[in-house]
Amino acid sequence: MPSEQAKPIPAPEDRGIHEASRREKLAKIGALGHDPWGQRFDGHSAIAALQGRAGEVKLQLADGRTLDLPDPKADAAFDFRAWLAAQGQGELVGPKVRAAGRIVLLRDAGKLKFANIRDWTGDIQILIGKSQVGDDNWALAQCFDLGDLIGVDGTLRRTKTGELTIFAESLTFLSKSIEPPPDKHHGLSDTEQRQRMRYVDLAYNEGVLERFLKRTKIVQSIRSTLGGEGFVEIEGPTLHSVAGGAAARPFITHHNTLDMQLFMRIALELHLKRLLVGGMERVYELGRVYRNEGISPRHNPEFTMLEVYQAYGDYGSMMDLTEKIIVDAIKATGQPFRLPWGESTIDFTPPFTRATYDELFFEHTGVKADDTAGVKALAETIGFDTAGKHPDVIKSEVFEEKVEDALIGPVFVLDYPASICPLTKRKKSNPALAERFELFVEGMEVANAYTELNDPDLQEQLFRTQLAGQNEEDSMAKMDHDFIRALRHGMPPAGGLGIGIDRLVMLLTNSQTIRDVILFPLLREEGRGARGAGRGDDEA
RNA sequence: GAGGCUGUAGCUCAGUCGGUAGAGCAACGGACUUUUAAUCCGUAGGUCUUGGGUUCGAGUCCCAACAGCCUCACCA
Repeated sequence: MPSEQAKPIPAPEDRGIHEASRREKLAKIGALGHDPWGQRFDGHSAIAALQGRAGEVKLQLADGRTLDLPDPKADAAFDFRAWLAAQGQGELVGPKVRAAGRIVLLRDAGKLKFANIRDWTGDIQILIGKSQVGDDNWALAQCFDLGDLIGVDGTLRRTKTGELTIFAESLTFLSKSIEPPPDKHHGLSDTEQRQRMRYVDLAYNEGVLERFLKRTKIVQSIRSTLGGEGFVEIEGPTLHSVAGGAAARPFITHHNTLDMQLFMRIALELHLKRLLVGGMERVYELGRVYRNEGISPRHNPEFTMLEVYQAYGDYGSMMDLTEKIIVDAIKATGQPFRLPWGESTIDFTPPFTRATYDELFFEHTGVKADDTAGVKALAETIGFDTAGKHPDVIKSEVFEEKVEDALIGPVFVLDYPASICPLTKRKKSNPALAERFELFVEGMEVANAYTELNDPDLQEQLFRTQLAGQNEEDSMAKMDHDFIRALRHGMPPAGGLGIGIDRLVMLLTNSQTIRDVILFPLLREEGRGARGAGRGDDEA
């Protein structure tokens, strides 16, 4: 099947004036005896660390005294130049430093060149003076373009305007960028390009790298919280012979040697529960699941899921754990509990609100949840078809329509109608209710937890009922007989929890679309347009 | 899968009523040893996503395709 991974790179003669000029400089760097693709470069400091050393920059006066500098950034009106002049004869001194990074701004000022370089901790200005760095370094600096990676050795000082600057003494070329960077102020704005060329988005768009590093911190924090609570992380199979544990359509794949149809996993649940049977009393997996469903600002076909199971616990244990996971994650990112969300704010200050399904139903609809006729009437007012539906199903549809969007939260919704949660244990005190909670924030379901069903006969029966209700297309979700066999060996009563990691990261990074927290979200193939080769051949 | 919006220089964007393509940044040449979205002078850069159609004439109007975004559905 013909397919293109990306727009083909044009022939060298067609690549335009920008690349041509960069290639000329590339050649010149080589001619000057430097490696345009660089070598190992040790001993450089993170740029943020250099900014932290600003206090080491001093004014050395002619009379031998050394003065600390005021912070020129503390007051916008402060005139560093005038302050320097007022101190009399002297020169600025500072530590020897080495830094490496990408050139993001470049300015010529006669026999001086200013560049701002960026690493993954921050930006810093460097000053290259012809007479200060010598002819060889100066010739090399003439080959710099925006986007190039360079190393600098020099002293950390301030310019006359007070800007913390590395005064270069020698330069090391680390790598050429053949492509021109996007607009130096606006970066890339086209959503499609930002996602396809995430490397450009990360390198040049403000806050993007920071956001993804924050995601990493959140995930690390979750592992650390769970480890601290005595949970062990495992790695279950991602290729399943039966796609179970959730109601979703799987991706289908195939093993050649075994000649066997396989499904990409849609959930982590069934294997984690097998491990409960095996004696792993506190166990979790944090990993990718795949669902062959539509794409939206809150859905990507592959996403990251956390599932946690605790032997001898119940949904209450999971609720406390959920809150701790989130609170710890916010702390780990160094943020306050009140987080910005678009134009508004989400307050994650613990404890989170806990309310029952029925209470919230009444609060947001004005109809008592046990008023079956009233709920049905309300559903019909909304325009739902209620004919032949179980009262709890009608109630659930109304809840999703009227209540969920109003749950700004964070709020734990407890005790769902049992008939819409067949795989959950019922409350001892009220069998009409299931021991289940979901955590909602900004109308978005972030976590879902149950007191898990461990009766193998009941589980099998419910599987069969569930499968009987599915149409032909979904019937590929077959009974997982081995899972039933596992339960027959005795699974401890347990609490189980699932958290959508991408959605949690969205909330903690003020990202309104899931694609902003997934490095490489799924996109259609590039270059399949009308001019694309092969279009039409593979349509049939 | 359905509907709506969008696609113009490497990037960010203008483009009026249908009349022959514009700016800023980036690039190239020049000036400048403390600039900072540097500034100043000059030069070059276009298959207006693609393919049809209407028209004397289409970036602009119509149809289709492709891609992205939004809403809805499936789903978490």
